[in-house]
Amino acid sequence: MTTATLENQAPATRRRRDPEATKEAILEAAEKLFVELGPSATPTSLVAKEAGVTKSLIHHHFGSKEDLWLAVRRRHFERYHEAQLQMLKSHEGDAESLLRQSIVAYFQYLKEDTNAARFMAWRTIEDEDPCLDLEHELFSLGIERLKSAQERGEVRSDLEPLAIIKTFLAMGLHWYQTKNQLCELCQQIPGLDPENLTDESYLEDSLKIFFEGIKAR
Amino acid sequence: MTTATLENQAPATRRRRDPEATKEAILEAAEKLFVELGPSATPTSLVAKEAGVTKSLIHHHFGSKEDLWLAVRRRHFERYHEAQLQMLKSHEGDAESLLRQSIVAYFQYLKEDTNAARFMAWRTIEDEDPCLDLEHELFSLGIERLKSAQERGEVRSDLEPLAIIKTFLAMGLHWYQTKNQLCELCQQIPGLDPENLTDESYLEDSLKIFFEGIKAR
DNA sequence: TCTACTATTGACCGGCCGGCCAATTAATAA
DNA sequence: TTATTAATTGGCCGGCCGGTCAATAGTAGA
Repeated sequence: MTTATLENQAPATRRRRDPEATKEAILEAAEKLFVELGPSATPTSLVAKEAGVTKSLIHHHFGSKEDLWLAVRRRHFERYHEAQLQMLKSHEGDAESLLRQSIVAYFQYLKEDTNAARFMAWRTIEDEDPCLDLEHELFSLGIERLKSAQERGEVRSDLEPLAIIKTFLAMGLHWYQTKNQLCELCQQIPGLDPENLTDESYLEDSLKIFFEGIKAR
Repeated sequence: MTTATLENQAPATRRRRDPEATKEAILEAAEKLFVELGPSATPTSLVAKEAGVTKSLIHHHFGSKEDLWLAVRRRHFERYHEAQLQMLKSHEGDAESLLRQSIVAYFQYLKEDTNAARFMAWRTIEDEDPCLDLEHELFSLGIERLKSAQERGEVRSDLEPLAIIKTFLAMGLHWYQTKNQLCELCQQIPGLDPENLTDESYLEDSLKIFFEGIKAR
């Protein structure tokens, strides 16, 4: 009971000053709300409330709302970037195995992080993108890998490597971006069997098309 | 000079009352601004200004800002829907020919209508979607066509027809949604050759992957 | 011509929103 | 302890934004 009381007192003094934790809390709250409602439909006051902090603190730590939004996007993409990079660098084996692993990882990222697909949609809408350098690094590595795979005859060589990468990114992203609409669509008219539309079955079909499409002949 | 004066007087009386034309002007202005800036970042006053109309008229004709946004989306998708539908219904020939034509038409729609790709991005973000019924009609028709193509052995039958459609939609959409970022990326680091990244070359590669991937064996 | 209707306008309002500022309080170094 | 710095707060402001309302003016039908 005493501890509970102490915890309840806390909001008065809040947690003892911890600027890093505060920034994190703000970023976390902002990511959730911005991605869900859209940045310009999300008042900073709401972000502050969600983070358990005063609005002034946001401006103190991040400057402006726009800067906060940039920081949010950067942070989100950094997580994704690090995971993919690690895999790309550490992987050994043939091209198909690496590609398959990348795709599955990408699908999983989109599936597990509920913000991910929407986040990517916001990236395509906002004109300033603080993630370009990170993305470039991933692309470069992927292209490099694909090129050597083409030279080894493991992948069709009449395809631009970038087009290959874009294709599989597109498959995963589009699925998770339109899944909800698809569900409503199925409910609306029972012509489609929702059971055939699981993430897994779609992933499976995508892989079939993709690998058959890029296979060397 | 007299006529010019007459025209210049016009703004006082504006064009003689023409509610339909007014609605159109508002929709046009709203589409441009909403898609570009985002609905919640676009004040109705700006839409009114762009349309050469008073803000009150917007509310008079469309009720609320939200309703206007719905009308805008509906109208935009109706254009696309009609074109695709006509093609789907009128086409005769084998499955590959129809699919190829659909894809090329889709790419062209995305290329010519500068709003199209962004518009689709907004569709994935907004939770209410006034286009579902139209989209469903297209899907149904496409699925029907694909199923019979599978039965005739023109298309791999171990693929869900919907997955096939989603795949080619994804390819086109993703390209035009990320093109700009890609351009900046190329400029940033000259590792990529921008000449290999034209719409046409990407379309070509997409078609290669796609048709090889869905080909019956 | 008169009347009823509605497109169109301009003025206005309450509320919210982003940002600022002065004051307070905790950490830190001297 | 004291002084300095920085995190944190509450209050405030100017401005904008969505929406309303009463008034005006074309328009179509009786």
